[in-house]
Amino acid sequence: MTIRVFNTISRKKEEFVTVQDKKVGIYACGPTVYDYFHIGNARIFIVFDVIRRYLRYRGYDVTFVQNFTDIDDKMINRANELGITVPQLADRFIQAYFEDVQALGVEAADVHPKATEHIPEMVELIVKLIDKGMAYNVEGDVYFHTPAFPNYGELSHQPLDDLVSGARVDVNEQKKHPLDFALWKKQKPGEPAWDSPWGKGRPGWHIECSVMSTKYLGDTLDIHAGGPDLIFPHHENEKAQSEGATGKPFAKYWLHAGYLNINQEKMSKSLGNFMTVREIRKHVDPQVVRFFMLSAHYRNPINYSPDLLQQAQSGLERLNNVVYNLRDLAGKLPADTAVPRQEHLAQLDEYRRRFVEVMDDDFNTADGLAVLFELARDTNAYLKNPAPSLEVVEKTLAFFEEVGTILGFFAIQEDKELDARVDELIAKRQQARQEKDWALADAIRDELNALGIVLEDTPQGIRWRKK
RNA sequence: GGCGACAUAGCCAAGUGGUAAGGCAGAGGACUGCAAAUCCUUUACUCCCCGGUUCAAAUCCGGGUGUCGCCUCCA
Repeated sequence: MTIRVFNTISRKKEEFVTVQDKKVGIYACGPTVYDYFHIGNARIFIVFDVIRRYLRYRGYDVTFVQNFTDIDDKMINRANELGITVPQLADRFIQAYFEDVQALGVEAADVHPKATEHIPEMVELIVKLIDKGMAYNVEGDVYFHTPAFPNYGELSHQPLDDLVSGARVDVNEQKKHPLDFALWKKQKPGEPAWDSPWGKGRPGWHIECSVMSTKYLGDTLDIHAGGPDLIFPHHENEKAQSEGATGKPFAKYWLHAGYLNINQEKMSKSLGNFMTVREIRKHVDPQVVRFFMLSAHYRNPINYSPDLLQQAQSGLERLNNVVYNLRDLAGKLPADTAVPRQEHLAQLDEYRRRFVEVMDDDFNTADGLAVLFELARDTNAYLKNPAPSLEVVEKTLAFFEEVGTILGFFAIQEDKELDARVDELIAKRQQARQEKDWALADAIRDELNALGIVLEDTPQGIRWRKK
């Protein structure tokens, strides 16, 4: 079985073949750390986190690199607004990034390079491009000359001329071509700057990714990922720079997710219609946000609304419930004797096969979740059996946990203090119930409910879970 | 102007040639001291519209309508 991925550059699903056998290098464009990220950004982080985890699950040795852009106009402006330095600003929002992303269940990258820590390599690359006649220096500003790269426009499927005719007015008269873009920007008064052969200045946006990706992953990346609005100009420019310098393909597969919309409109910082994860997670379980993102195919646009999040929450609870139930039973059931169970175990293998099959097809998490819902229904029905098999319970649970490592769900959260308190109250309620003191029993149940604890009576005894 | 995506039940959403997955919400039933959870049944004679190809199309082709996006910083 092979994995198929949709490649932006060919606009087709292609068979996934890595540069080196069983190894995958992924570079994902990360955030500019001048603010909290919004849920549109979160979609990207979550989607590529799952893709990374899935490839690992399928036996690949995955190296995942995601940068932090910690120097650019936005960084400088925001630092000035807040009256702090650019590095201070970066530190603050890098920390916030890790907090928010962890809540969403997104793993840290293997490498999180920062632009400011790779300036010498960027200078080196720019020198190389100038030597090759693909870039030029105009009084301290260095530009990439787009016509010097024949395949320019290949990724965004726009010939250079079309890009020019559709382009909005560019007033920069230093450029030889309207689409030439900055590799190095001359220092303006008061701005952070680094030394270079062209004088003090700072790197342009695109060059950092060309440098940091190839430094950690080699000249040809297996996967270059990012948001759809990066296709042009960011990724087009990265590609031109990198291929212009190395003469080798920059990335085998370009993966871009769909937009996250709000009121049917793209959510973006510049439109001001965004909601930060920082804010949302005050009111909504971030796991729900994650589930919401995975409930549609990653390349389709999805619309955000509180109502949709509510729907997602109900769905996730259903899956969480079955996992809770399995864990509960796994600790209570006696060892199997002669319980027939082969049929159920075979069924489990079939569910696994289907899950892998749909995920292999361009990471169809929506279909993957559908498989889990079907298994959940089957499992719940099976658990009605007065004497379920421990082996079936354990193996089903193991399967949910197995896919949980891919999707980022079903992790165990322990809280011993809470456990003890809840157990105590449950014991009291059981006492009341035996005495048929329904009023007291219900009062205790309400008390637990206020603590966010839901009680469930089962044939195997009382079970509880967090809401 | 150029390029592209999408349009499937009340809502969300898979499905790219073989006769409509899954979830949420709703209704009815079972279970329960009452609940909760769960299970069963039920909700698209049909996939935006009009043509065409085909034995067969939600799926392919042509045309139309609508929504959104990229061509500028943005994930």
